[in-house]
Amino acid sequence: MTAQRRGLGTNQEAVRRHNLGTVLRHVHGAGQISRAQLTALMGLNRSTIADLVLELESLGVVEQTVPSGVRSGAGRPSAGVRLAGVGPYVVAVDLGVDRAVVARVALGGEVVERAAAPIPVGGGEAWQVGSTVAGLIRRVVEGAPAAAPLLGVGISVPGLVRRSDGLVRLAPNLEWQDVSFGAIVLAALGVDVPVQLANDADLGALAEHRRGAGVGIDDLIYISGNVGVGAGVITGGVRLEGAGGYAGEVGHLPFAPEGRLCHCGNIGCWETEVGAHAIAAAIGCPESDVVTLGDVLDEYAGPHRALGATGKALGYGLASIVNAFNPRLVVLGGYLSSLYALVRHEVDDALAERALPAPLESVTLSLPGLGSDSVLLGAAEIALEPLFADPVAALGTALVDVGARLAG
Amino acid sequence: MTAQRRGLGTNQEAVRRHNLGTVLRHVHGAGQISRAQLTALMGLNRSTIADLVLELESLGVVEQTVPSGVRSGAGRPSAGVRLAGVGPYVVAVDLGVDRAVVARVALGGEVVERAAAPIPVGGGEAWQVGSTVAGLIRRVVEGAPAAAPLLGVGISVPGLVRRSDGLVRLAPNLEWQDVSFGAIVLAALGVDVPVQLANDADLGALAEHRRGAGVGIDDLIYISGNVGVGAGVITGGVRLEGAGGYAGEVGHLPFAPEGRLCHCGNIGCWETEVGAHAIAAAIGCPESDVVTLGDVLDEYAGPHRALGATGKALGYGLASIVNAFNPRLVVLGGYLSSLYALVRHEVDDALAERALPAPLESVTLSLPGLGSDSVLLGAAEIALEPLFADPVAALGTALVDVGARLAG
DNA sequence: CGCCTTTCGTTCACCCGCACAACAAATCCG
DNA sequence: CGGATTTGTTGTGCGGGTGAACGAAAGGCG
Repeated sequence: MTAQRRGLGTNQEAVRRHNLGTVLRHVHGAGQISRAQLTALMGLNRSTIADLVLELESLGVVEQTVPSGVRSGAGRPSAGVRLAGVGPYVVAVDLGVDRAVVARVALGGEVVERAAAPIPVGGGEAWQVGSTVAGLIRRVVEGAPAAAPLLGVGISVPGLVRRSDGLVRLAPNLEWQDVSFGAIVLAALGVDVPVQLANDADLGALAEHRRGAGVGIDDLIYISGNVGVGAGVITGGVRLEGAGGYAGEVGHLPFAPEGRLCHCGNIGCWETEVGAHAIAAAIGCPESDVVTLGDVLDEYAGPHRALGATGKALGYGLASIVNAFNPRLVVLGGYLSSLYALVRHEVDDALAERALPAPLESVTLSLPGLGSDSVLLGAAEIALEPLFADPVAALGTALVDVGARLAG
Repeated sequence: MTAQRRGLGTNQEAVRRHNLGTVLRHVHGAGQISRAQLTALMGLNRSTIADLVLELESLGVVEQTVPSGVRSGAGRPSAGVRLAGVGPYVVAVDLGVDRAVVARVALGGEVVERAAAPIPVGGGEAWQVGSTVAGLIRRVVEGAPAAAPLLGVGISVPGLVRRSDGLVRLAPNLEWQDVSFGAIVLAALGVDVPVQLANDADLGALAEHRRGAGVGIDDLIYISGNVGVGAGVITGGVRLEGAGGYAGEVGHLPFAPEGRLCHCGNIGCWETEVGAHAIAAAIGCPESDVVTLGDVLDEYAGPHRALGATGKALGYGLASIVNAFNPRLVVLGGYLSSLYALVRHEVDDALAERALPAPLESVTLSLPGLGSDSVLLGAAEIALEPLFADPVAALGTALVDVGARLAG
């Protein structure tokens, strides 16, 4: 990955950076990998890999293990490389519409500790939410080894996030507009660590691509059903961001010009058919339960007919998305995974009916491979990104002894 | 550009390749550039740039010039680097629905020679078209200096092209399905050169990004109006291809569920509103002139009202595209540029009405900076791509003395 | 059970390619 | 005309990946 900044030349420091980062990326992805595999994957010399691993070991991010018992043919067994026991970690924040989930995530993607708290419906003031989140962060960071460096915080937001500076331009369900949530959380924490913000669907896509149902698939879309509907797009193995970072707003694709009024001001947006409010209305679920629609759907035992039209609408909308982006995989996240389990047939049929044959033949619908943690783990991934871009620099600026610093 | 193949390591040969290619890319883009500018742009040392330029000079692709007369401040004037007089070239083919345009294009993007021929309406047999194209290629190559190497052929196709092998999966207006047009042209030519095929809108986007209205803009969309309607997407400076290469098929986004039947089998696709047939019907233009709708529109003097609804439909569709891809620039190509000139106001208004505020605020609509040559020049660009990825290898395998070889 | 084969780790010499410093050259400016 | 500025040129240095040689650790086979 890491396309070099276009137009720039490459010097040898950049080579070292890139190779160190790539080794680390592989270890992060596989958890445990042999040096022999690394040479094969990266196409570098044995001795080079040895040196790279040695440097990462001296940085305290990986450990070498004696050859694992698992054998594979003849020859001397290769030394293993795995993540260090007390290695760097990040804090991931999944800001939902009704609650915030915060986790300490180790390099490697394991959720070591997690905490959650409700958010007042309608979001509440941003500084209030920021204070809640800061409290959760303190809690999950508390138990971390003092020697372990904190690399940064990744925050998922259910709304439009400007990529240049992480400003939350619009989060309808939190009733936020132009909120600098990263700064708010940092202020509440009282420390200065790198903070990355991004849209929830984008992060769901990233996580499913790196560690979920989309491993090895370079073109995938994650559709997030989370009151509103949005899409995160991975194309060519890279996040599709768009000029401002707002790409993937598929909730307002036109669907039924004679349909319902959407909160965006138009009529018949896709979201008015497959959004949480629409589905709640279809199955007679009270407004107050809309934010937990996934759970409601999981326990739904009403007439199948009530959801048939919704399934069809989902499939039709997916057809547009498949035509426009030509993904190999579409992951249905949030309550859409629950919905898909109920009306799979209608969705598949509607998709097949409206999508063009060529993009249709290579696409698969699937449930998230990471369950309901896709978005949370995606937040961890963006926080880890600087580490892969330049391990030495990222570890150099990382915060150690975080527990003590946050005590105040 | 040239993201390294992900997961791979970088060795020093790759560094040299990348740097040579990047220098060449800059010369290709600017036509004439000083070594001092190259050092600034690429962030490399003066001596390194000098060496790179020297190597490119010895490869015969660039020439160094005495400092140009144009001065800029104090200091010793920097030596210029420009394209070699007898440098490498490519053949670009723009396969339209009614005619094929073929050009010999030099490194630097200049069309040195061009030729065109009509194609029977409905496409005709692929081998027939291939033979026509081969004849045009012979004609434009004839005048090339014998010493100049031919790097390859780039072909634009108005349809879905599979990116893995260049197979034309579907070209509705040529009535082709699963045609291996690259192989057909090569067979008709009787020589073996690298051939690249791609969708016309994708190539329009590429050309406008590299040499047209979108220079310096990393997120843009080119909408091609060419009987059907398609989009080519550049995102993050890279072509959005999708899993199979079919990304950008926006012609069949749903628009009016109660609308007209589309040839794809659905009802009310966007294309049924803004496609050439729909516009022709709206202005009372005979079916036979549909393929030259752009010219018809340029001379259109009928009532403005007849096109108002079409303009609105165009704007609404663009809003969906802006929401989904968040481009900074949308270039309206083909007959859409003529249409836009007539109903700019309706289009702008409709776009502003339906697009979300955040992506809307940074987007601009524009006409092609390359006129009607966008697609043709895009075909040249893909044929040049291997040269930038690895100048030494590309020139090593390039064909010289092509005129003589093609004589038979 | 011993030996061969295979695969991998380790070491060291090598080389490629970029950086850097020093000096010369060319231009602008006061 | 001389200093300041910017660039070209040259030679040296160094980082870092390569490759060969050798030893080590396994499996396989007679």
